[in-house]
Amino acid sequence: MPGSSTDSPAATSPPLGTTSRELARLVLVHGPISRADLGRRLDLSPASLTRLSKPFLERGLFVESAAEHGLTGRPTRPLDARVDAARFAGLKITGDAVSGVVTDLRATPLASLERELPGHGVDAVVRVVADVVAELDAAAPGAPLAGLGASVGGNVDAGRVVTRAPFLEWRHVPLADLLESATGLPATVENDVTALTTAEHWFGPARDVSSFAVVTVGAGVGYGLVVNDRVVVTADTGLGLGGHLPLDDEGPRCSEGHPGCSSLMLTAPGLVAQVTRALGHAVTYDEVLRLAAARQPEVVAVTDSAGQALGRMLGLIANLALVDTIVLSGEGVGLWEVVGEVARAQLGAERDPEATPVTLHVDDSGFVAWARGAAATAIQSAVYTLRLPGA
Amino acid sequence: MPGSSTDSPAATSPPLGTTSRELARLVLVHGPISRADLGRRLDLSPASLTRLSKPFLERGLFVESAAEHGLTGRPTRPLDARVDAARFAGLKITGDAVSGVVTDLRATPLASLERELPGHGVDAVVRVVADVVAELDAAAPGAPLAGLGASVGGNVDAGRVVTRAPFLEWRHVPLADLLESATGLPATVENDVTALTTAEHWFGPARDVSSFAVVTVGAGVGYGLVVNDRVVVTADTGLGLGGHLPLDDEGPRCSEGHPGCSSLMLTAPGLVAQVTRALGHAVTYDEVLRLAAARQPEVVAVTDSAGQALGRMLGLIANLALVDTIVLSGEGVGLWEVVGEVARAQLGAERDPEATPVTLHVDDSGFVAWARGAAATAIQSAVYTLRLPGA
DNA sequence: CCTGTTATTTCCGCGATAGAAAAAAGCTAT
DNA sequence: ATAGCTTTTTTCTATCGCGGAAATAACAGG
Repeated sequence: MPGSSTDSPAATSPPLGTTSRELARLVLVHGPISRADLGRRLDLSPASLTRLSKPFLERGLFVESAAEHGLTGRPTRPLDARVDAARFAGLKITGDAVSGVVTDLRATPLASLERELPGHGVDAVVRVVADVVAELDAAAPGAPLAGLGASVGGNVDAGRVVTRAPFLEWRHVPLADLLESATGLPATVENDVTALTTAEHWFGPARDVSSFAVVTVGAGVGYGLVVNDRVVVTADTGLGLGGHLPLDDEGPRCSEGHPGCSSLMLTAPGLVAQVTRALGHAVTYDEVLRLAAARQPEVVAVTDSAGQALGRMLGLIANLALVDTIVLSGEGVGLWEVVGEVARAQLGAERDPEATPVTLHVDDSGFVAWARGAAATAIQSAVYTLRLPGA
Repeated sequence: MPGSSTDSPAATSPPLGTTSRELARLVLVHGPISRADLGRRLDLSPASLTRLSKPFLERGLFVESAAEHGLTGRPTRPLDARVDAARFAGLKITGDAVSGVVTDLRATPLASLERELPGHGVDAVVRVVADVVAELDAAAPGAPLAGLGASVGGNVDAGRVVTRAPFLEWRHVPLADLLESATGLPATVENDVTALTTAEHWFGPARDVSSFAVVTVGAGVGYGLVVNDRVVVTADTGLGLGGHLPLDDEGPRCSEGHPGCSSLMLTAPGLVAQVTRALGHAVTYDEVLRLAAARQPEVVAVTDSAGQALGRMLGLIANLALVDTIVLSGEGVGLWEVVGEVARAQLGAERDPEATPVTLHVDDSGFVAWARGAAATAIQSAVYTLRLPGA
C-alpha cells in the first residue's frame, strides 16, 4: 500500500542492480560455483548471496547442481546457469559474407552457417542476416532465441549504430533497429574485435584472468584489451590500430610505407603476397600454411619472419599493455601451428627473464570465433537488461 | 543505544565509504568544484552531495570558495580542499641518494632537498630519510606533517614492504614500519614508477583523462599506465619492463643483446655512452643536451635516433595500451627539448592519420617529480584511511 | 550420539541513496 | 520594484541493499 502509483501484478520490475548483474555474470562464466565462493569473489556476505540468488532460482535461470562434499563440513550446493534456458544468434558481417552461429547461454555454438553477400546495400544485408538467423534457429532447435548480436569491422556507437564500416561502405546505419524490425529479436551491434574480446572475457580460456589481450590474425590484424575485468574501448576502437605496428625494420613495406608492418607480416593477404612473390606463382593462404609445414625453404623464410614479427608483437603487448596473458584468435590463426615455435622463442627474447612468463591461449575455432563474439555481446546485453520479479 | 559495544565519545569513527573517498578525491583533484558538478561526476543526486560533503566541511577539510555566478540561476558555491590543512613528505630513494619534498594536500612542493646516501645499509638509509624529513619539516613550516611516502626502484608489497630493490641490494625490508618508528609518521612505500604514475593520476596535467600512460626518462626508462582511472599494477611492476623495448633494429645493443633497446637509446647513461664513443672523449648528460642544442653533428646524430626511438615508443604505447594521452617525466626529461620535434614527427608516422592525435604532457620538474610521486602516495593513503566524526 | 566443521538461511538493523518539495540566490523583463 | 525564471542547495522521508548474529542444515569422525 505505500504510495506506489501503478502496481499492477504484471508491472515491469526494475532492472537488475549491479550486484545482481555481477552475480549473473559470475555464475554464467564460472560454471557451477557455490554461494560461499561467490560471496568471496563478490566480497559479499553469505546472507546476501542467498537473497540475490533466490530470484534467479525462482525464474529457472539458475539450477542447483548436485551437492559437492568437501573433506569436512556441510556439502556445498553449487549454483549453475541453465545454459539451455535461452539461445542467442551471433552474426559477423564482413564485406563479402555473413557468418553466423546459434549458441546457448554460455556462447557455446550449436550450429553455424555462412552466406555470401550479394552486395553492400543496407536492406540486402539486413535481409541476408534475417535469413541466416531464421535458418540457424531451425538448424538447432531449443529454447526461443532471446537475442541477436551482430559485429562489423569499423566503428559502432552505443551498441546500436554503425557509424563507419569501410568494408561495407556504410556510414551511420542504425543496424540494431533494422535488425530488430527484421527479426523481432532484441539486437546488439558491436565492433568485431570488441565483440570477440568480450566473448573471450566472459567465455574464453582467459576468463579467470582480469587483464589480458586478444590478438586476431586473418584478413587483418586485430587487437583488443581487457584491463581489470573491463574491455577497454576507446574512440579509436574500430580503426584497427594494432594493425600497423612496426615489427621488423627490414621487412617489406605496407601500402602506407610502414616497414615490417603487422598488416603485411601477419595477415593472410600479406603472407600470400610475400609467398607469391617468392615462388613466382600465385598461392592461397592454405597452401602457404601447407608449404610452410612441409618446410619449403622460400616459404619458411617468409613464415619465419612472420613468426618473429608475431613474437615481437606479443612481447610488445605484454610489456606495454601490462598483461601476462594473450589470446590468439581469428580466422587465420592456423598460422600459429606453423610459426608458434618461432614466435614463442622471439617472445621469450623480448621479455625480461625475471618477468612472469606470458601465457598464450590459441582459440582455433577460426571463423566461428567471430560470430561467437557477436553472440556474446547479445548474451551480455540480455544479462544487463534482465528483469526479475523478486529482485 | 542500540547494541554498539564501546561507544565512548572519542571512539574511532568508521573509515570513509567508497563514495566519500571518491568525493574527497574529486575535490582534491578537480579543485573548486560545485556540488552539482560533483553529483554529475559521481552519478549521485544533489541530496547525497549535501550529506556527503557536510562532514568534510565541519572538519575543515573542505572550504566553500566564493560563489560563482553563471549566466542564470542560483550561483554555485564550489567546494575546494583546504590545501594547507596538512603537509606530506615524499622521498625517492635511489642507490645513491635520497631526494625529498614537503608538499601541501595537493602535492604541490613547498620545499625540496637531496642528500647522499652513505651506503645501502637499511638502518643508515632509514636514518638519512628521517633526517631529510625533519629538515624538510623545518624548511617549510605549516600544518603538521600528516604522512610520509617513500618510493624505491623495485618491488613493493602492499605499500609497506620492499621485497626487492636491486639498486639498494635489499630484499624483504619492512620499510614502512621502520620509517614509522623512525619518524612517528604514518608511512607508505611504493614502487617509484607507480608512485609517479599515481601522482600524475591525481595531480598531473592528465588528471582529467581516465586512461593515459606515463613514460620517464633518466637513469632508466620507466613506464606506467592508468586505465579507467585506475593505476595498473601487476606482478611485474617494478621490473622495468618498459625499459627494454626494441625501438631500432639497427641501433646499438644493450647489455642483454637487445638491438636499439630503450635502455640504451633513451637513458642518460645510454646517451652519454653513445656520445662519448662518437666524440672520443667523456661527456656528461648535460653536455650531451647542450651539444645537441648547439647542433653538434655527431651528437645530433645520436639524439636524432633517440628522438626517433622515443617517437616510436610513444606510438607503440598509444597503439597497444589504447591511450591517447602520454605524460613524459623523469629526471632526464630535459631530453625532450632536444628531441621533441623528431619524436613528434616519428610518433605522427606511427599513428594512423584517422586516429585521435596523441596528447603529450611534459612534466619538466625533473628529480622533484619522483619525490612528489612518493608524496602523492602518502596523500592517497591519508585520504583512504581518513575517518570523519559525522560520516 | 555427540562434537566439529562448513554451508546456507532467517531475521533484523543500519547506512547509503534517491526523490520530492522547499528554500536560496541570483538574473531579466516588465 | 516585483514577478517570473533558472539553477543550486537543503531538508525530509521512503526505500533498497547489505551485513551481523544466530539458527539451521548437512555432513565426518570419534
